[in-house]
Amino acid sequence: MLDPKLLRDNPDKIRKMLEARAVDFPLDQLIKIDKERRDLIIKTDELRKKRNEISLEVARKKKANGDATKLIEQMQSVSEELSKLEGTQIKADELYTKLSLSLPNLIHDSVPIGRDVNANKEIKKWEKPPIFDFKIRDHIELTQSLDLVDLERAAKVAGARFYYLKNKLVKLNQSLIQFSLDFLSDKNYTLVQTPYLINRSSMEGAIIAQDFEDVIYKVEGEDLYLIGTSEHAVASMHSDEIIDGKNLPLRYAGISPCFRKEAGAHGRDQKGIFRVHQFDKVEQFIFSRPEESWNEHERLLSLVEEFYQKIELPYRIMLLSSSDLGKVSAKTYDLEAWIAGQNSYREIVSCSNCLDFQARRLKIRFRDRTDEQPQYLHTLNSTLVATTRTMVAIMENFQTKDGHVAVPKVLQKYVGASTI
RNA sequence: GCGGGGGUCGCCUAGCCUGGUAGGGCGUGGGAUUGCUAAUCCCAUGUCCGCAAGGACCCGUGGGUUCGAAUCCCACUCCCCGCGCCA
Repeated sequence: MLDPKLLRDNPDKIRKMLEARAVDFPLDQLIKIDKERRDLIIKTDELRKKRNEISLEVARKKKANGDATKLIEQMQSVSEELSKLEGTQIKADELYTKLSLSLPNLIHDSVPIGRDVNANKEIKKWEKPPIFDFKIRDHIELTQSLDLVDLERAAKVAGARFYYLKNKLVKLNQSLIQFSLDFLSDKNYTLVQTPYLINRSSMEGAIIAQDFEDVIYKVEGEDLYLIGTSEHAVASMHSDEIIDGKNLPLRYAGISPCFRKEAGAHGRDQKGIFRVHQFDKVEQFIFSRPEESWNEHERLLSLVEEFYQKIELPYRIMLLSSSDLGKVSAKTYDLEAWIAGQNSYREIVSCSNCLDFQARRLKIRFRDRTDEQPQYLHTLNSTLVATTRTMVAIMENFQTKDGHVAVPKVLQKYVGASTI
């Protein structure tokens, strides 16, 4: 949600953002309904004022044992008129809320403007892709020959894009989680394992409603949705709260499985475990002072880089362009790891500054003194590790001539082995 | 799941029975007084509309009754206590 003042004072800024994102949005309708809504507030407020005044007089008359019949008649007609106006006001409010909740976030000046992913900008590269002196296998072949994943039975039991992890891959999965948690504890993050199902209003605080159908699983007959990432659950953790400024920034390491429908991804990454309906993830989530959020954003990225350097995966950092940017984010870096079997870099981390967009939806504010006006804080999120994709990268880049996989040094103590 | 108790403007609390301007304390900020500190006193401290003056709203949420609801009625929700069921 954007600051409603922008609608009145600087709608062109919003118009430019919509254009850059190539999003079709009825901005003029929103501006009109905002005006109507405020006019109705003024009118109903006046009627309420009148009602309050008469009500006071009734009370006074009654106390003095006087006759208040005429006043009460007056009240009746005022109340009647008011309830009519309130009806139209509620309708205007509903439309206003619906529209303003589907308006995407502003875009930071440093974000490249572009029509598609080709406008994304490479910021840096770390390490060269490995060179192999043998014919390499992709992770699908590796997981089959080493008996690490069972896709057929998962399809039978749950459907396409599900999987059974087996043997040492289970341990590698756990090792990534364990290593991430240790890594972030050392940086003084608060570890938090979240609910995996959350209600609609919490979900709406973190994502835009029209995206629900595409990405979110709903529990039938309940107001519950499976989280697509712990970001959703951590963001709403502090909803409707005023946070003491001296506690900021709040840095959380969220851990949870993630559930995603992946609708509209038919044909892409069809095989293997690169794109799946369920995976484990350790997520960084920051509640920050507005003036600190851009520093926090860079800090998130630097921790991500440190992490992937430790597990020795070659990667590059991309700055997403306006059309590829998520609707709630003002600026996003992706870390793309080298995937040897595909001979390309693929996204495994996404690192975003959402400014006050989520905070407004979730009513998360802060202040330094209790006599001070609370103000919205900024929220940021970044993957630390999404286990399935990182395991794909490890398997394909660390494979050996004899068809096995070397375990990255920092993970060996967790896996309890140096090869798989 | 059943029975009982509860949710009040950052925190604590009064008001609810008997409907008629939501009061007090703490904390925080500012001011007054005082040689300093302490104590005391005064003001401010929820949201929205409005350039402002001002006004409206706010007692877990949503309905209802009423001229008028924190207060009465209904539903839902969350917390606490007891019972039941249970990995």
